[in-house]
Amino acid sequence: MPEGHTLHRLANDLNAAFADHVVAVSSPQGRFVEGAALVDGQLWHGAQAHGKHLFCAFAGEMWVHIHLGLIGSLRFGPPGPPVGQVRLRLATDDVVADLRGPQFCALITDDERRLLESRLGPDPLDPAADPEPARRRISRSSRSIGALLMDQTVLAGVGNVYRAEVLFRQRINPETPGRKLKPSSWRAIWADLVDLMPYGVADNRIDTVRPEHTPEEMGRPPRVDDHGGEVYVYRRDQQPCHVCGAMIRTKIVEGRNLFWCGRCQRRS
DNA sequence: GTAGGATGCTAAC
DNA sequence: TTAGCCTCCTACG
Repeated sequence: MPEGHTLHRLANDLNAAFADHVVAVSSPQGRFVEGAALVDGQLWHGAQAHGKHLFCAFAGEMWVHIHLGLIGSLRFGPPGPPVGQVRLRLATDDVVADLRGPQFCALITDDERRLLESRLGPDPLDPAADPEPARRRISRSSRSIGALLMDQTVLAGVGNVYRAEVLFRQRINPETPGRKLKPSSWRAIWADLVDLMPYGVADNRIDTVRPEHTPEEMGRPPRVDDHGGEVYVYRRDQQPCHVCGAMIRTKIVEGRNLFWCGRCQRRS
């Protein structure tokens, strides 16, 4: 689940559920007991996301910093005994939010939060984000654009699905070195992410095959596939490209499976 | 029922 | 480079 859109969605959902409520904070699993005790029983101060990082505010400029990692989840449900290893529970009389299997969950100061965020690249889901630092990093790098898009210090929030899909949508060869990427290609990648990722927040899933996009822009409309028609290339290796029919290819880039169409994606 | 992989990233080799 | 988080889902028998 967790690319940037998931964390922004969770921040929204937490704020909707807990605004104007006193929130009980606990760690049923036992691995966040001290931190939980320090922020237990306060009026909700708000949550915010930057890339894949989630920050929940508490009194005294303290924050609970959550990163889901690959297998973490934060789910809402009715009050009741915790199921499984619940690292963190936020609760009112009406609703609980249970955090399981996170990469980390820690109490941090405001200085620590600012330092952490200063190391993240611009987030396409942040309306105030300035893409210029990302452009500069990419334009000076010999690493491939397929690798650079996964680097959270370059761009925050893009994960393996958005990486593959935005490169397909813009017909860009993932192996293009950053410094050989055309300025127009970078502008197109950023604009497309700004356009696309809010749908992920609203729908709580990644749909890159949008009815809003015309065939002229995106190529021939795709046939619906096993994923319900939401993606062009992600996890579609050995299946025909929705646009040209060539077999989708895969290889490991930055430790993760990258999927692309070798025929459609020839731009640099 | 069981195994294996994954929308991520860190720390310890 | 590899184990780890210890969840969730799918494929397979």
